[in-house]
Amino acid sequence: MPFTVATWNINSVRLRLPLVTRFLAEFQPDVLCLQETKCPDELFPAEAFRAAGYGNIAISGQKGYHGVATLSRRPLELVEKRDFCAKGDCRHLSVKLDAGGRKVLLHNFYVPAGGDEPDPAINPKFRHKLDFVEEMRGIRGLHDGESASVLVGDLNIAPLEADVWSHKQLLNVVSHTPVETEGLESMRLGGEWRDLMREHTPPPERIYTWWSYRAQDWAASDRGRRLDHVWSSANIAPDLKDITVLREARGWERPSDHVPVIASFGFD
DNA sequence: ATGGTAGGACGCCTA
Repeated sequence: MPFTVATWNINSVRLRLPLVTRFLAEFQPDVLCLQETKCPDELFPAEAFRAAGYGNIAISGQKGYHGVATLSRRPLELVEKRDFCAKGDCRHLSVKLDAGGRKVLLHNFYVPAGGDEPDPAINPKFRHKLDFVEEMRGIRGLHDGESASVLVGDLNIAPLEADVWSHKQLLNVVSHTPVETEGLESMRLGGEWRDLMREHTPPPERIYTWWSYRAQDWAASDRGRRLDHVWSSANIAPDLKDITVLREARGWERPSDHVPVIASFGFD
């Protein structure tokens, strides 16, 4: 029985509710992890998702900024909403669910973007981003015989050269600076996480999940970055059957600047 | 080399 997990930075769940319900109807993932919901919990459009078949919902939202939500067709159990850097930001939640006989601990992350100036000494937002990734080291790809871990979300870092349109031109641009890319890769390897998008599509093939709103023609210039990620513990990585980056969603009406990534697992 | 757009809330901060 297949198990599919999607992740999508939606940039306002209320404004883009029609896009989310369209996505759920067309692709029917078992679970969808949203980031940047920008919605307090009491205003979250849970009823619309329940009507679409996604009645199992965990949310961590706040007014105006950030916010994550995990929607599921299968029952889920909230494990934790962790307050990284003790700022009170809603940037993480984890749930446990049954994925066709396997137990999965699923983390949903929204890592700080980090501002424009890539110097932690003068830019507190960049300092916060580096501190956040450092604290993420506490989240490991735990697994045993019957349970596995999956980590998805907008990590706001494009770690590999093939994750950006121009490695050279972005080396000093926040999201692709060496201190960030090395920090994220070190955290991933230290936590024994596997980068499933890159196991499915190795470099040098380019993968982008985000294109700036500021481009005149995002598709023609195609100056994208891979900011959204799907990681897993080692014991479920061999069960990955497919990963799809839904590039077409960037061209939908009033789109998010990020597109969904859908991972499919099969347990034989 | 620079500035370009979008969302939330209605100033201007964040991305």
